Amino acid sequence: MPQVDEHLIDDDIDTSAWDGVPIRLRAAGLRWTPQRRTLVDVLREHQGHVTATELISRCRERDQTTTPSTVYRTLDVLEEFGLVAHGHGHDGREEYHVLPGETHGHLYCEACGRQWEIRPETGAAIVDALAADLGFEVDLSHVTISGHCQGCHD
Amino acid sequence: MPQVDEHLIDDDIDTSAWDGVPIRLRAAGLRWTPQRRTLVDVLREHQGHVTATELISRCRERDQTTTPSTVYRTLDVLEEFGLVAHGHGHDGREEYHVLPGETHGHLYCEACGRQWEIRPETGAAIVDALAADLGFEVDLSHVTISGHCQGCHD
DNA sequence: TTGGTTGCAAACACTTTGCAGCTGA
DNA sequence: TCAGCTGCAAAGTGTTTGCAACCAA
Repeated sequence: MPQVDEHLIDDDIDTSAWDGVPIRLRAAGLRWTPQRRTLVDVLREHQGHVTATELISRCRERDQTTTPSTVYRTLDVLEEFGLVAHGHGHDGREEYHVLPGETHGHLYCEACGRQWEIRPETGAAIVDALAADLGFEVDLSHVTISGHCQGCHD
Repeated sequence: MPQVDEHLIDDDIDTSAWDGVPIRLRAAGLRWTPQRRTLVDVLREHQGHVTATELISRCRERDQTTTPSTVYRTLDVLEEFGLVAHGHGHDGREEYHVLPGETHGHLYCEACGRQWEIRPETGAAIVDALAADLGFEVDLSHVTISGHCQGCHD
């Protein structure tokens, strides 16, 4: 298991949030099953955003018996615990934001397909601008803005 | 037909763009059919954004015989003419932007479901902020930000 | 006439649901 | 033991496609 004290630029995410999941589930009268463990293992390495479909196939890589319905149902449970949040990505599929505690938005590059996080300050600027506009209260974690990244529009 | 010289705050859209459609289609060797007329009639009154599903049912109101496949196919054609542009809305369905010439983004209220246009100045602020952030070039017409409108978060 | 179009039906991809049987606590 | 979970299969969305018949130009 890697040390957490590495100097990671944009990675102050509390990965250990997942460690408490078994306990939290049981405390709520729910169960910790192999299938849920598989999904959580996959989620651990997917900070940011993933489509349900991708999660399903990643789970399948680890455990052939993984079933879509189980994944969807488990994601619902994890969402109630605030560990993931779902929205819709640029391609219109269910997309899950992992550990949405840090509410940042995403930028999607239509050319290279990569995604980028909107920095907190920039996100705040957007939130403020829209609040001033129509008194709109933005849910930043649901924001995915598409366009072209620096490398692709030069 | 309403006069165009009314003082409409955010409505300098050239609705007459639709008038040339039959001619443009024919000039391209395509046909002007009753079904296409129905769809264009529906689109005329839908500046902004609509889901494909909504367009289909609106068309059905006017002409019982409208078929989904025809609507989708016609939308493809209209997209090639730059009269609509498709993306994906907050709920993940195909969403069409009508007359995308005026590139503004949208705000979607998760509480009441209404949509609002982001004012040009505000949109420009967002574009600038993201350009400054990562050199990202935003395609504003594809932006739909969700949250709560003033009336719903008070 | 004839090639673009249409409607139908079937195929698709993704997500949800019902239910009998299994299993973690 | 026994609720919660799982897998399967079937149903449900919304979108796409193949094809024979149709019709605008």
